[in-house]
Amino acid sequence: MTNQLDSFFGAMADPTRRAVIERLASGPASVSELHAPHQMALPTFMRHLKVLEDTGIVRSIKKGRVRTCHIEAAPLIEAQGWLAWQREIWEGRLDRLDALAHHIAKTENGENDAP
Amino acid sequence: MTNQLDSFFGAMADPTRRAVIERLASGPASVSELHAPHQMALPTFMRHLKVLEDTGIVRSIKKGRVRTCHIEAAPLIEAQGWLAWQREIWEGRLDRLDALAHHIAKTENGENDAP
DNA sequence: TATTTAGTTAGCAATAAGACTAAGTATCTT
DNA sequence: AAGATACTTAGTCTTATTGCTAACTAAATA
Repeated sequence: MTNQLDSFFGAMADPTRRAVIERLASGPASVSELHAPHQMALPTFMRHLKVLEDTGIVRSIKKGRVRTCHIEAAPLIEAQGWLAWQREIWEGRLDRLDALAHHIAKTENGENDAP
Repeated sequence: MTNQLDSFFGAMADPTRRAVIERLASGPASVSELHAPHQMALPTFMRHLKVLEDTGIVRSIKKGRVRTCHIEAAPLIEAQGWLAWQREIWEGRLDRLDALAHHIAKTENGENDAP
């Protein structure tokens, strides 16, 4: 994947990884604690964690044999910003979309999905 | 992919698809118009478009031989909401994270990446 | 010191994702 | 009617993702 947003959205596309984020949002946790609610094998789970770390969404610190993970704010904020930006742009155009819809309704014959 | 957010984030993880959203944010466009700035073959591009449509991010109407696409707001709003929600939760905990950071700094010996 | 605990590494199998070419269909345009 | 235009469909290939098991290391604990 190329940039920050690619890897961020890619990371968030998996339910296991989103669940980890949801858990970490309410405070740091060890790998075992994060793994507990998930049925998959630990190594599989670790790989999800690695995806989150590589993307910079999660940071971790190992003390003794325990690795503690926590959220890093920046990537989520960036993604939220991108979405907000898109929304601003298209909401400024909603009037035009509306006009298009009316135009189509009047000219008839429009299809809504693949024929 | 399981739910709405899975498919939304999955869809947004690709730069071509994000570019399409960025283009459509400023107004509807035909398949050819959307395809023009991208180097890939049309069928490949169409598949990206299909991903966006399947996810409900884009809607299209075919009139004659031209298919016109436009953005559907709901999925972006939902994703933005999820991100905002996570952020609210963890921002309410930033004091704790800060405390953790200080604690770690004091107890030393913490590592920051895979050993 | 022996065992358990917590995480790590390595390697494999199945599926999904992304890109291509080639060929087809339905509309315009001339 | 013939040709160009705007998609569509079908089929193949390569790489990435997601899951597994087995075996390993380092740090507690009994």
